[in-house]
Amino acid sequence: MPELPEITCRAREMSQELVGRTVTAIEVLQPKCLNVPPEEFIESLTGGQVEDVTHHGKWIFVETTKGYLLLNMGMGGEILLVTRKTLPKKRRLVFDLDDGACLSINFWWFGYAHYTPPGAIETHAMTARQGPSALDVTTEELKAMLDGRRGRIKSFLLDQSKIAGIGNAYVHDILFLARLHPLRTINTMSDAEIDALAAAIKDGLQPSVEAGGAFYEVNLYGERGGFTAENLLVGYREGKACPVCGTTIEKLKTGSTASFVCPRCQPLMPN
DNA sequence: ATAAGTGTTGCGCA
DNA sequence: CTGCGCAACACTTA
Repeated sequence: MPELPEITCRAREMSQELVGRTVTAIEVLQPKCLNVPPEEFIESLTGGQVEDVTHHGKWIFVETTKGYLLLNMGMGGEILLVTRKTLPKKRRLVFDLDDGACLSINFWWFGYAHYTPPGAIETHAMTARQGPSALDVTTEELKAMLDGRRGRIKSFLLDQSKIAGIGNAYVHDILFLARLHPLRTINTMSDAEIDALAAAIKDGLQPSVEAGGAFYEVNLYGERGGFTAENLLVGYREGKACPVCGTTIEKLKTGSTASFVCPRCQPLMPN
């Protein structure tokens, strides 16, 4: 689950490595992940020189002289800087570069590699729909976005059109830091709780960004991220003690996803 | 060994 | 429009 921390790190690494290099050939092993026919994808991007690599939410934007390569890693995968001799077996796309290196991309479920012509980035519906990137959201913006809304706070945080970048791995600790239950309805939240949530979004994501992303994902060189399972507060720690009060952490079904909460720190309704 | 569970996203429905 | 549940079908763990 590449979420904002992993995507931020990958984009930074790709920017350092790829800017100035030219794509000399492209191999598509899984056309399903493209938004255009494979021939068009290959012809459009081959010969392009990478000018910049940026990110927004869970999307990576590779800007080349021939247009954009837009990547969404779905539920996990690898972007590896390798050579033809060290290509991994599992790969869906390979970009050959002018110095003999290759960018090998794999995702194991639901990933996307989309093409958009130069200057037409706003025509790409899936990225155009994204809300502000999670680390850029201010308390005032969050208040405005939550005003009048009726659903559950966890669903809101996972909705990329509201805030981009939070997924079901980091949301557990964000809610814990804000002392909010995942099923808490938005219209019962106080201003103080929204303030706490705004801070928790940053506090829940920033440490992993600084550590190079989560341990279950690897960087361009195949190295695991430094944000480990021990760095999680309540996420995936059912049966263990809450780091604040010692109460046993519980795993809940919340809609179609699981949630991890401290039942004492995150009561469904405030006292 | 068979099956359930899983990090994402878009879509259809009430 | 909004919130919610499900399906897309790869791979790991029970």
